Amino acid sequence: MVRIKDIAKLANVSPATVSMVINNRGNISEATRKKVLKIIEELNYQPNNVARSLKTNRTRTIGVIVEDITVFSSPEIIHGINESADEHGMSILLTNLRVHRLIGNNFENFDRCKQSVMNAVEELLSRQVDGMIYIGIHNRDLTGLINIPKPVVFTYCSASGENQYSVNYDDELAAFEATEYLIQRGHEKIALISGLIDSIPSHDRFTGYYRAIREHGLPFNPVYVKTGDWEFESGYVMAKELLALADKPTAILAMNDLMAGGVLEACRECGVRVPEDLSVVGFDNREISFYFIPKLTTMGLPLNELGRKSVEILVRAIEGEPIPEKSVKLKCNLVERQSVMPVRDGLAIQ
Amino acid sequence: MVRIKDIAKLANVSPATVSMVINNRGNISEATRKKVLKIIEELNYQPNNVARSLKTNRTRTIGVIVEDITVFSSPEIIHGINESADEHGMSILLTNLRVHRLIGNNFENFDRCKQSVMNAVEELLSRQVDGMIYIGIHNRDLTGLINIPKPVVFTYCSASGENQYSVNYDDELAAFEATEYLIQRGHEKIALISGLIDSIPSHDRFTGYYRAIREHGLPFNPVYVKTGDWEFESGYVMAKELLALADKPTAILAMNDLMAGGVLEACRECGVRVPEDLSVVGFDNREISFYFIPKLTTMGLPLNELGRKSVEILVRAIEGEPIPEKSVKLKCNLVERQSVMPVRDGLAIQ
DNA sequence: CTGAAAGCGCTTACAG
DNA sequence: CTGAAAGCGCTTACAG
Repeated sequence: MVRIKDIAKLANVSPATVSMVINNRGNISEATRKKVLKIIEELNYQPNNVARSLKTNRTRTIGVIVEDITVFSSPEIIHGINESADEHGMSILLTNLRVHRLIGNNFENFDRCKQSVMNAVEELLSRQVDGMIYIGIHNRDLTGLINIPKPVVFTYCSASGENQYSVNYDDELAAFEATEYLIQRGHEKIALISGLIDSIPSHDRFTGYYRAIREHGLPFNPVYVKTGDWEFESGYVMAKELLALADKPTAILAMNDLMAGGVLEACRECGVRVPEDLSVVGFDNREISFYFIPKLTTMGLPLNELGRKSVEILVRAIEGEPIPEKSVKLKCNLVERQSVMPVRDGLAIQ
Repeated sequence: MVRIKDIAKLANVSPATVSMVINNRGNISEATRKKVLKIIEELNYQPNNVARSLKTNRTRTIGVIVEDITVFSSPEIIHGINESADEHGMSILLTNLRVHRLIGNNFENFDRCKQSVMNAVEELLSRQVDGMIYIGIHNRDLTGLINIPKPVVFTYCSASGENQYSVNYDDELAAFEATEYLIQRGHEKIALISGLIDSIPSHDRFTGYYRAIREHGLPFNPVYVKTGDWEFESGYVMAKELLALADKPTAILAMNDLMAGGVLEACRECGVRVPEDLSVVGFDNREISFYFIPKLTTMGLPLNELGRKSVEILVRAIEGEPIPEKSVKLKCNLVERQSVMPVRDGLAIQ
């Protein structure tokens, strides 16, 4: 490996001078700068970042802790983090907790994972990362989980604390817009299949749904609200119940794509055509929604943006710049496909 | 931050001694070892790995370059890498090339990405990684792409060169076993929907299919072999052609799950029941195959193992240990679900 | 069994 | 505009 010392010797200058031209600091005459650059080029010299880090006390690396990289949302968020980190000259030290593999969706058992979190944090700290990003797989409050003197931003989950930030998407607004989208197409009987009721997203999405209904002067019918558990099967079961109603809904909004898939399956079995007889809207825009038949219209999550925003905030925090909001919510965007049709003359599903 | 020097002072020993107890080296009396450990515990001291790396010339970090983290195979491979790296006390520096986003499946355009590869490699090198793992998104030969004095292993792609290794799954064996699985259930008219014909996997899988047919004394019927392009739509089109044949196949093996999904859709349209009238087997076991109706029987890829094996080999290479094979192929495992049925009395699909 | 010293490859005041 | 020197936090022969 060629060192700064070698370059200095060949260029007949001191190591300090070489360091300065590399970092564009100090006043260096154009002549020596060129001379040094030429040698660097010739020897294909690359500064040793480990040594640099030791001296500057900055590693330009972000520790990323992801609860489970195999969950659908994680890769796209990491994608965004990587993009933005690149642009900021930062690298990513990745740790995967495998939470989903360990406890599935039973977050009451999350305590079991806390030791892994601690280990990951310690390891990252001993590697002197400048800050951390924690990627959840379910939006919940993680305040107190991580306690370190460096900035950390939580995404797809949240936490409040000194030098801690959260970036998420706006669940309520998303559900509001999805519902409004249906209303604008003439639907008045809109059913909702919720996720597990104790979760923040379920709660916020219900609020958005309810607000859209009321703001448009529609009656709220509790019979149209069903609670599932985020899985395909529960969408199927709830849809069956909904389709058995005397006064059937003309549209169903499911709180995730999996349950929407279950709705589609129930319709197929009952001879209900989607979207002619019933419109269906999902949530998440995961890959699978594209392959459902019909292709599912669904609320897309700003995953890439979640990642990008997280590093933007983190970098500001690292630089010690002021950060306006401790918690930011990004907007979702509806992906229109083939599972929604305007209701005509009240004709849908009679 | 507390340093080794602080511990030494408090324990009334030299920094060298502290270093030795931390690293379990040299001969330290039980008494001083305990004394030092106690202080370390009390101050919650964490060694600075940056300093350590500078001195030892080992960072215990693996540079991972992934062509595209949003492609289905990548997260699970990274999952495996992370697991095994953890076990070896290594960390992962992750770089995402976003190749799929940039060029899709048109690998003739890969030249455009080479600059990103170079940048990633340089960055990783300047961060002094001990070795690298390159995760492809399509099995092809990448010899010459990376040229560095450190070991690198290629997975889901391959390359040969000094200190370079490849780990993949065995395409031919997988196709052989999938075909044999069908034959063992009485199928004799087995169609194959291939991926793009210029790809290594297509070629190897065809070979496996052909070998199974012949080894079981069945006639090879070229009419049963169709070429798709890996996409859903092509599976649909090819299945339609196959179903229009006078002498229809009783089973279709598709070279990936997407095309198998297309087959399922074609069957639905034509009133062909799966698996009663036609058995279908996919390839990849991506998440989506679980949600197809019927749930797809498919050849599962050993993605996690690909990742694990990659770091095992890399670690050996880093340690300078001998590595038996430059290229290793792992076995795939069939995931049995609901799209295959034994053929009875030649009754299938008449 | 333990300590003093040198050094890993950089950067950064400081002096000139 | 440039160089000599100190030091970041460790580890590792070497001496005792």
